[in-house]
Amino acid sequence: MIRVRFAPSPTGNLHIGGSRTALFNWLYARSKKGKFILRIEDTDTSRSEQKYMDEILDSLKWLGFDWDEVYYQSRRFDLYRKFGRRLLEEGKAYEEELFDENKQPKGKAIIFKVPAEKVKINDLIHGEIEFDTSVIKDQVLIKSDGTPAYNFACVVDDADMQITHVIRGDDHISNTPKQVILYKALGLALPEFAHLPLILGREGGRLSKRTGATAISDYRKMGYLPAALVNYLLLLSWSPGANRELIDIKEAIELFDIKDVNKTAATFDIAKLNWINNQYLKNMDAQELADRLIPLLIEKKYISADNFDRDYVISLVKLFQARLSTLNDFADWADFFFVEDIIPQEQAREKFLNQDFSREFRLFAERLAALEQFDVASIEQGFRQMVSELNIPAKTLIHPIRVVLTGKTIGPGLFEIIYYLGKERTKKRLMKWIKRS
RNA sequence: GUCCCCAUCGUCUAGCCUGGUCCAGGACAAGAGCUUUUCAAGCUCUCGACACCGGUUCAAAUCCGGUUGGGGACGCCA
Repeated sequence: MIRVRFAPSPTGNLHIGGSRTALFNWLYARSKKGKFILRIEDTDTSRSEQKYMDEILDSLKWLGFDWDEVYYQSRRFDLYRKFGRRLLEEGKAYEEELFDENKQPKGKAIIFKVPAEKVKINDLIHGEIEFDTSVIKDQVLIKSDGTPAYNFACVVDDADMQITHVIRGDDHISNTPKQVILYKALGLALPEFAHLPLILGREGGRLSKRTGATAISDYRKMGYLPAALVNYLLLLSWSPGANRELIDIKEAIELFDIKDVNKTAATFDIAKLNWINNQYLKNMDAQELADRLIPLLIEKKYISADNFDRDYVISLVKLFQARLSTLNDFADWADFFFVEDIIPQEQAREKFLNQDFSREFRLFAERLAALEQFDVASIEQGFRQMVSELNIPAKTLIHPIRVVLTGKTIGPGLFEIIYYLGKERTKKRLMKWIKRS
């Protein structure tokens, strides 16, 4: 039985890198019908916080990574101390007193005597890696406050939880020899190791706030779909082959194998994430999409929670669906359907409202009012008839009208905009720009 | 500084293990055009890479060595 674990520390939010590690562990477990174990590494009691814990668990759930077992290291201190004492008794470790600034003793730490030897691991992704432990300093096992040090707790837990495959970031490669010698000292069986390449920021180097590494919860707030984010993460250092880009998680479970993960670090590219999110958004059922968008519209006070026309919102969603990169884009781009006071963007005004269209606007308003049927085709027909009578090209009027109605130079087709805005609102917005003579 | 990892278009990657089918394929981005109603949608096209040097071989992106470049780790943080 394959058993893998994801071991976050609640000293910060779940970031892109961590969620990719979680994803590959989860995928491997699901693809091999094994167990995915969550281990909360909350040994640093002063830095661990409940809010981070909640954020991490929420994010994992949101991404769809369900776990089979969960453990908290803070509840297992006795176990680590027991193993620490054992190494002490066997003469493989020693105690060292720690003093505070007044040279008063604070407590005794248990420190491992690192034996000098060559350690070879056979990494599932990197192949053979050899280390010389003579360059490694003696390692703290149990700190003077009684809490375990990272590498020790990690080894004790991985063995105790019968983890078969340790899948973690590349940045842990140098921890591996330290852990291997601990397994040997304790007489425990070694797991397999697989070190995933890191995800780098735009300018190379670690993903940071500056380079775009925000928390998973931030991507959620920005309007990305969990399935799209997972799809994007999947494409970093792994490929489904056959020139596939869009792949759902069920299919990924079938195709994934840890051996196919490549060794090269990948750069996080928000542009491709946007494209993938757009693909998921446009393939979504419009009603379902509308239901996801409605809370955002309520939040912006564009509609009221207890009284809104769902069908109308669905119609508007269909108008924008193919263009959305994120859920939030909708409220930004379709705002003119919900807000009455339209203030054109500066550039739009300069480009398309640089002359007086009073006569044309008034004429068009009259045409609209006179329309027997108010539907997209009739609106367009009325408009085209008018411009042909005025003997001007359609676009010389289409753009100014769009700017007056929406405040923007881009958007869906003008006649659809007018249809969904309705006669009255269209007229009102046109009239605002008609100068009294 | 010491140790470790990595190296195909700007970015993500296919190909590498099992040399020839690769003057290197796809996607994102970018640029151009079409769509004469805009584009942030759609369609078409273009640009663009095997880091470098040497070796092995009839043949190297693929195997080997070195150089350079990038990244990571060296906490009583995890």
